[in-house]
Amino acid sequence: MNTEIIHIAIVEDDNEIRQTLQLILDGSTGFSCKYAFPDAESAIASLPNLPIDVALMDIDLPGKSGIDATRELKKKLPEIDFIMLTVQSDDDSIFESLCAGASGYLLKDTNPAELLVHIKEVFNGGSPMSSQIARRIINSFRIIDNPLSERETEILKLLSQGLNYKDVAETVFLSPHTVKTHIKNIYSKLHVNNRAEAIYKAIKQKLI
Amino acid sequence: MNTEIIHIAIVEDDNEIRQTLQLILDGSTGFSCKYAFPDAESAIASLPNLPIDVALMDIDLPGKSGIDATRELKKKLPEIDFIMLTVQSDDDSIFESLCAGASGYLLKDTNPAELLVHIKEVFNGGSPMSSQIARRIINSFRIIDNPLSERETEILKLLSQGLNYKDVAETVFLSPHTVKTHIKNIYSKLHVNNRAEAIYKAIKQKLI
DNA sequence: AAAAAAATACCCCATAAGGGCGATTGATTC
DNA sequence: GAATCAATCGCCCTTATGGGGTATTTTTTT
Repeated sequence: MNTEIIHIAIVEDDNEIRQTLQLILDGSTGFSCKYAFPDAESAIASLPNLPIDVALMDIDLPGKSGIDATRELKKKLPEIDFIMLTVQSDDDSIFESLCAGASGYLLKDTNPAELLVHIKEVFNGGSPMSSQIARRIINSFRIIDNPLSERETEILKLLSQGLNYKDVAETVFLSPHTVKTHIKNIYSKLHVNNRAEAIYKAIKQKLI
Repeated sequence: MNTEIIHIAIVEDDNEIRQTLQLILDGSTGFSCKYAFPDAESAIASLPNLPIDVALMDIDLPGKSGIDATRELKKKLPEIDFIMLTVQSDDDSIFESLCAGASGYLLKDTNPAELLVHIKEVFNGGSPMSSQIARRIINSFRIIDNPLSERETEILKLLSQGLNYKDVAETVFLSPHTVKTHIKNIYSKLHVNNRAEAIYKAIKQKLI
C-alpha cells in the first residue's frame, strides 16, 4: 500500500545507543535515518530544514530536555510525528510529553523490530505506546488547543464559581460591559451559547 | 496515648500467607487477630457480628472479589477500616478499591513491621499507601456521597449540555415547573445558587 | 508597515433564570 | 403510624442572561 520511505531523525545523547539505532533504522527497508542529534539544541537548529517524517526523542538530554525540544519543534513543524523513546515512565514525563505534542511514547527496552512497527504506526496516524504507558494516559488528555485568551480564561473561572457579570467585573476591575463582551467571545470560541455548556466544555477540555 | 487493642480481621485465600499473617498480627502488642477468612463470602457472613476495627483484604479471591466484598461490607459496617493488601497495583484495582470504600492500599511485599504501623495509621484515621500507589491516586477521588437523586442527576446532565427549562422538560417529559423544582433542589443540595456553580461542583465531585 | 487578535466600553431588548411559597402523591424508613 | 424523601405541578416577581449591534486602544504577529 504505502511504498514511501519514512525519514527518521534521532535525538539521543548516548553515543552508542544513537549510533546503533541509526544503523538499524537506516538499514531497514522502507526507512531512512540520515540525521541524529546528541542534544535538543542541535535538533532544534537543524530539523526545520530537513525532510523528516518522524523524530525519535529521548527525554533526559544534556541542557534542554527532549520534552521542551518537542514542544518547540512541534509548534514550528506540526507535520512531524514525535515519538518519545526514553527510560522515563513516570506519569509526569508521559503527561508532559503528550501535552508537548508527542504522538507516541515508547520505552527504550522496546526491541528494534517493534520499534519499526511503531514508527510505521505513527507515520500512519497511530499513537504507539506500550500497554503500561497507555493505561496511565486515560486520565489525561492533551489540550488540543486552548482558544481562550488569558483574560477569557480568568473570567470563565470566575463564572464557574457562580459569579455574575457585576461580581466578575468588580473582581477583575472592569466594566460589566467588558465582562459581557468577553463572555460573548468565550461562547463564540467554545461554540456554545450559554454559561452551563461553556463551563462543562471548558472543564472537559481542561481549559479551567 | 492510645492503649486500646486494635482488632483485625484478614481475608486472604492463600493459606500460608493468611496463617502467617494472623500469627504475626495476633502476637504483636496492641493488636489482636482472631478472625481470618479464606474468601469474600465467609467474611461477609461473619464480619457483621464481630468486634473488628480493621480488615485486611486481598483482591484476588476465589468467587467474589475483595473489592466487591469491601463495597458490601463498608456499606453495612462503615466504622470498619478496610486496607487492601494485594499484589494488584494496577490503576483499576486501586481506583475501584477506593471507590468501594477502602481506606488504605498496600502491596503484599510490605514487611510486617511496616504493616503494623500502617494498621495503626488507618485506625487513627489515616490512609496508608506506598508512594507508588499514592502517585496514581491523585487523579481520582472517591465520591464521598452523592446527594443527588437519579432524576436530579439526569436533569443536571442535561443542563450541562446547555438545555434550558423548556428543553429539559421536553426531553424528560415533564412540566417545566417540575424541572425548575428539581433544579432548585439540586442547588440546595449542592449549596450553590446558580447553574454555573452547580455544574462546576458536580463535575469536580464526579456527580455528572 | 500592515493585519490580526485581545482588551476595553456601551446600547437595546426579549427571554431565561432564580427566589419565595404552596401543594399532592407514592415510596421508604423509623 | 408517623415522618421523611422523591417526584410531580403550580404562581408571582425581580434580576440576570444572551443576542444583536458598534467602536477605540493596545498588543501581537506577520
